[in-house]
Amino acid sequence: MAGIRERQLQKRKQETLDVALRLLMEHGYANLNMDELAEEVGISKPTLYQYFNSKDELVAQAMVRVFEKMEEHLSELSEKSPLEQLEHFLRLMLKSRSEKRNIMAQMDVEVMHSIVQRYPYMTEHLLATRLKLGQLVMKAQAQGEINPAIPAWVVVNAVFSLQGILHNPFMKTDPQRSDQELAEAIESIVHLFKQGVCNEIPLQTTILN
Amino acid sequence: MAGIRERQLQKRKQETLDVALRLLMEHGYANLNMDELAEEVGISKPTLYQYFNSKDELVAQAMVRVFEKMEEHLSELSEKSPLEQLEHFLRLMLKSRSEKRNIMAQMDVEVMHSIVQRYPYMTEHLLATRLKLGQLVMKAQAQGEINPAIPAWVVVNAVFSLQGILHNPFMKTDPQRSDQELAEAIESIVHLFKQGVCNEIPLQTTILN
Amino acid sequence: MAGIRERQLQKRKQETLDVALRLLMEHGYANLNMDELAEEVGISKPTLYQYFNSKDELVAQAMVRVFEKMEEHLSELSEKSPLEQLEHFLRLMLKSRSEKRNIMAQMDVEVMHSIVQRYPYMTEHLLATRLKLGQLVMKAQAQGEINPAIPAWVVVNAVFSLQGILHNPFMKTDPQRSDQELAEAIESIVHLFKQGVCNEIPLQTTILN
Amino acid sequence: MAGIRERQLQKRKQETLDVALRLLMEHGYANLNMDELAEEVGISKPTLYQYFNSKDELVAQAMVRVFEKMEEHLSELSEKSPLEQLEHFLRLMLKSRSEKRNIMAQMDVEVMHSIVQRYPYMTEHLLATRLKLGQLVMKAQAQGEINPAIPAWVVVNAVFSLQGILHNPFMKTDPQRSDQELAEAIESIVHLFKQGVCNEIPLQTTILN
DNA sequence: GATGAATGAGCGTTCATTCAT
DNA sequence: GATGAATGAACGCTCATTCAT
Repeated sequence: MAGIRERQLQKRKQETLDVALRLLMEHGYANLNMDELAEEVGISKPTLYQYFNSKDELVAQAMVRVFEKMEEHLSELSEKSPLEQLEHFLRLMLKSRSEKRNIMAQMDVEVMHSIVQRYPYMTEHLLATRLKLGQLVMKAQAQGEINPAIPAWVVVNAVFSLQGILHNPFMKTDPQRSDQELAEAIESIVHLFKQGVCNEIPLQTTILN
Repeated sequence: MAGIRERQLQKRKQETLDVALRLLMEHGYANLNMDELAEEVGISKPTLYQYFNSKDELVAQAMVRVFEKMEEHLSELSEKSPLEQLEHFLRLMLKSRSEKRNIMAQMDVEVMHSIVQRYPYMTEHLLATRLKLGQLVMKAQAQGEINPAIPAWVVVNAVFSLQGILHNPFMKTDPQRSDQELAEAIESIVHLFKQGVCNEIPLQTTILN
Repeated sequence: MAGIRERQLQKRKQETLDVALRLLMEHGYANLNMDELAEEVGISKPTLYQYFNSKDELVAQAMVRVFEKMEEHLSELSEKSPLEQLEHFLRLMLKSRSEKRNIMAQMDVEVMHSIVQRYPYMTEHLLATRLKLGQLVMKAQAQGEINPAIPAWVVVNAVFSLQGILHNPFMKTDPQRSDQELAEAIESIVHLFKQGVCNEIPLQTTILN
Repeated sequence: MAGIRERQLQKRKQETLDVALRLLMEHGYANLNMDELAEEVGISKPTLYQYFNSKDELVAQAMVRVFEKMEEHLSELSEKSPLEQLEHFLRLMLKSRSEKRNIMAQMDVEVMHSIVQRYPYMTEHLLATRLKLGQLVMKAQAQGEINPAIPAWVVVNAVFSLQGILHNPFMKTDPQRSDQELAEAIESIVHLFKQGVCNEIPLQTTILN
């Protein structure tokens, strides 16, 4: 069997995706160019195009990989309570973001949209992940962990958007945050999320008492 | 004064910036091209370059415009309490976002950084706005409206990042939200923010009671 | 009579030509741009185009002015011997070159050619100047001042080309020459010219003796 | 070795440089455009940019090529006397000029300067060639072949500038010179050079005798 | 008569993608 | 199967020239 070859190929492909993800994080979609990628991986451009039919497909597969990882993480947490799972998930994303290991932020909305439209299997993964998170949210709402007045999709998106706090476009000029500061920030964000979505607390009253 | 000509010019320039902002939102920085912009505004490319010395300067001015609007909004609220001001500001940003009138989210981190570096007056506006918000946050913390344990910059960035909830890269595939839904979402987000940053509420206890 | 207006116009035109000549010397034809010229002269571009129908016509007229000056210089010398006149002319050109007051060198051969073709009155001046110099050369040859074996046109061109010694494209990297050095160089070049074109001297023999 | 591919590439690159040199001569730097060049060579523009990183680098390499040829020529003559070497060199340059195979004259001083500054290896070649010629001149002066009163750099530049006699900007209108005429002109120029720089001959006296 | 404002045409450069070996 | 070499299509930008006031 040519299984050994096949496996090597898969390994190369995987490695390529990993490098692509790194470059996407470092420079964003627009600045990811196929020449640089091929060179960085150590293969030629035609080979790259044998692995992936186009830049967008490559990016789509890279994203799929990210979604897969997310789903893996979600599965590993299944014994906890829904809110705990969401918290844990958020914490994971924040950590990978603080270590610059997260593309999401870099992805241009329009680019993502156009890619999603053209690569249906990506949509599947995307929707699957959103669905799982959405179900978690609704379970949490049913159990009284999360305020049922908040639309589930808002909570799901909040999980993704809150990452932006760590590196938003307006921060680069700031002094670099120390690891210590980042760790504290992560805790604050997680706290903010939990307290923000938790079951109705009569805000004014609570504070004034 | 023959300011009629001058005024028309300023109007055209303004219109150009507006269209540029729209295109930036719709296609992102990388896909904003000067030909398209010129055509869309109804002027020729050289004219565009008479108005703005380069694409980056154009974008910088567009961003400055956004910051100016933000600062205006902030000034108009000065009689309210710090937290109320922040809430109002967040609400404004969410509204303009829900009407697709906000670039921020679309801006690639790298691109922003490079532009900010080259157009110092943009940095000024950026820092000024952040400073104002930061001071508001700290005042709110001093007055017990906001949890002083959360770093001020985290709260400031939260104000910007929470907008992402309305249009994040993973939502485009969803069915379009109705105006009704969006309005509700905005309220949820504002609530989430306020409750999330408010002074320490022993979370678990509150929920369990 | 509107003569006063007319005179002012001519003065403005003249001034424009002078500035154009300066810019031509400083940046060459390709880098002479009409915006810069207009601004430097202190008039608007449309006005510039009222004075001169096109960039090339402007350059043509500037060149004509140069030729006129040359011819003036030549006329002023008419009482001297032919060779003395040539020497004096060469010296003048070298001086204006050493003071960066000479376009000739900067003019691209092709550009000149295309301009010459389109503006016949320039050809006239060009040919007139060349003719005068050619006649001088031939007179000098008839009088035994210049070696009659050298084609007259070679001598004429030599007068122009020898200027290049002072600023040729390969010299910019050199240390700047002091005024003293330049003055010496000019004398050397004049000497080189005179000795080079003078009546046959059996070279080898002369040296060896 | 599969050097056949490699060799074809080098040939193409070489051909490109050759065509570039021709176009530089025919139209000058400013009018050398990459589209035309690519088409003339029979390759696409991106290919051109794979060969050379920029227009300026291309021109720099073309110039370097010319300097290399000059240096080769100089090396081949090492057994002759210094003045003979200079003469031979001048003759070679005149010949290649009369066959339109020489850029030098066309190069705008400003353009050259900017290119030289940016491509240090070009400066090296330029200085090396000038140095060699300068040393030849000084040797000739030491041996009494060349007038030691003339600064060496003036003689070196004369070698370059005298070429201009064959095609100076004011000649294009002339009737084309026949090959015969050109050959004679070359001899005259060489003679002019030798006699011009040779050891002091009391000019007036010699002529009058 | 003078000008602020506008433009057609072109140039240098880049990038995702494919051909030929 | 892997690659060096090639390319179509854009894009940011500039400049001589003209329109409208």
